[in-house]
Amino acid sequence: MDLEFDDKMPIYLQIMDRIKMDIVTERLKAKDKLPSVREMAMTLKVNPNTLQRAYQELERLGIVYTQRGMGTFVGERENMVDDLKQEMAKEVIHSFILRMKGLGFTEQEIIESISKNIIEVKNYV
Amino acid sequence: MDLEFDDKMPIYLQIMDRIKMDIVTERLKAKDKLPSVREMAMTLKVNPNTLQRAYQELERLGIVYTQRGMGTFVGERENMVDDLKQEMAKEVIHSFILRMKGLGFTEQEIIESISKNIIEVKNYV
DNA sequence: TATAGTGTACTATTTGATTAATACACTATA
DNA sequence: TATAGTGTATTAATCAAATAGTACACTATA
Repeated sequence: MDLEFDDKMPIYLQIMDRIKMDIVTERLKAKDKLPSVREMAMTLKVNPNTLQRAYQELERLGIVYTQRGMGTFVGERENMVDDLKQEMAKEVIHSFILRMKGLGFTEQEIIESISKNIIEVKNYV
Repeated sequence: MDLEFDDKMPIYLQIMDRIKMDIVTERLKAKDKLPSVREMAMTLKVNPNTLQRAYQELERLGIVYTQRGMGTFVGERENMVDDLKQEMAKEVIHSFILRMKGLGFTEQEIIESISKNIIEVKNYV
C-alpha cells in the first residue's frame, strides 16, 4: 500500500474526501473535468475500480456528474461549494468538540487548546 | 450490526478508544478490573474474539495488564492517565486544525467556530 | 476437591474492500 | 471512418475484520 492512505478507513472514502476538499477550496471549480478513473488510479497507485467507486459515490451525492465517453466533472449546482463547505465543517467541528469533552476537557480548555496549538499546524498542502 | 459502532472503522479500535476514554476520565481507575471479554462482548453485542483483540492491543500498549484466570485490569503506571490524556488530545487537536485549514478556514475562523458551536454539543455520556 | 469465572488458542466461515484482468458503449477528433 | 480516451460492467481472487464454535489453562472460592 502506498504511504498515501490511512489503512483505518476505506481508500475510496479517502479519495472522495480529498476531492471534496479540492472542490471546497476551489482547486477544482464547477464544470472542471476530473482526471479519468484510469489516470487518477495510476497517480494514486490504486485500482481503477476503487476510483470508479469513489466517482460513483460522489455522483450519487450530487457533487460530480459524468458524461459517458467524456469524463467526470465538478457539479454546477448553485451554492454547492458553500453548502459542502458548511456541511463538512459542521461535522468536523462537532466531532472535535464531542471528543474533547469526552476526554474531560472543559469548554474553556477546549477553546484555549485551539489558540495554543493553531500556529504549529502546517497548512494543508 | 448494533447501532453502537461506526462501520467505517474496525470495532476493536472503537472499543479500545472507548476504554481509553474511560481511563482518561477516571470512570476507570488504576487497578480497576475491566469486564471480562465474554461479559463485555455480551453487553456490546459483538464476538468475544473482537474483545479479546481489543484487550490484547491495550495490553501491548501498556494501558492494561492481565492476570491469567483473574481478569484484565487498568494499568498502574505513574502519570499514565495524564500522559494518555495529553497524547489523545494532541492527536485530536492536531487533526482538527489540519482538517479545518484543509477546508480553507483561516486561523481566526477556526477559533471562532469553536466558540460559536461549543454550547450546542452535548456532553459525552 | 469441584466449580465457576477468567484469559487464551484454534479452526472455519462470512463479509466488505481491494485488486486484477477483460470487455463493452459512447464521444471527440484526426 | 478509424482511433484514442472516456465511463461502465463483469467475474475472479485476495485480504483483513468479524463472527462462530469449541477447547484448554489458570485462579479463587464454596
